[in-house]
Amino acid sequence: MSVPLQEIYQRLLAAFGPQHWWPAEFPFEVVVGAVLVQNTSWQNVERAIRNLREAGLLEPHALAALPEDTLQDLVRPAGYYRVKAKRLGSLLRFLIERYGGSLEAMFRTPAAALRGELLAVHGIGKETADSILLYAGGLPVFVVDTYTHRVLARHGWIGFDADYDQIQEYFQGGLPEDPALFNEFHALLVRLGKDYCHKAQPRCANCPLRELLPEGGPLEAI
DNA sequence: GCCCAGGTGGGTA
DNA sequence: TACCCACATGGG
Repeated sequence: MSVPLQEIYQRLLAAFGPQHWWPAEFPFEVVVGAVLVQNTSWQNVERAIRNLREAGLLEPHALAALPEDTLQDLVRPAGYYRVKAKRLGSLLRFLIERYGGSLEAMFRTPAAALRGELLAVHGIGKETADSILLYAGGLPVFVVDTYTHRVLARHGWIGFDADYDQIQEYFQGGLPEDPALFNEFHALLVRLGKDYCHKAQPRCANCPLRELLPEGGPLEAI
């Protein structure tokens, strides 16, 4: 079954309206949030971001100059705080050493090359790199997350074993190359996931995509 | 108490 | 490549 992308998008937008992502004031906050949100609820990330903002540390050089244990304490509410302090550190070192701490300079690098550079940073995987490219840089890169995978798989539009690159290709190959569209679409899929596509308990009865469900309801839960 | 959340990297076969 | 595991806080 081919993925009815336009249908999905229209239904989600009609059901939920614009999601106004990314929930951040400026690009550097997106970059920090992209690391902190790894396998973590956004609510916990907000506490960590608030700590950094109130300490006046939402700026690359200031954050990079912080002792690691201090950074750990500030990001603790986001969970995995030792891991994430280290990952923020490696990303900040990359940003400062390669681009003088300027995101503007960083985003002058062509998207494909920049993606490769980000993926080479320890702790930056595909979703984090793509979130930075799309939501901080405004580049036309589709972000794939667990909700995206789950929603598509439960409807039979992809196999449960589909990987990141395959799913990303479904979207990038089937939609106009429009950052605003990629932004909204991904945000809507996350909204759908939170409200209706929980891991253990699919609540498909009132899901905005219920008319697109395969015969017999959602497929095996993942 | 249990399960879950807007992942990633390391280890082993 | 394909699994398995550690990492951790806060909400339901």
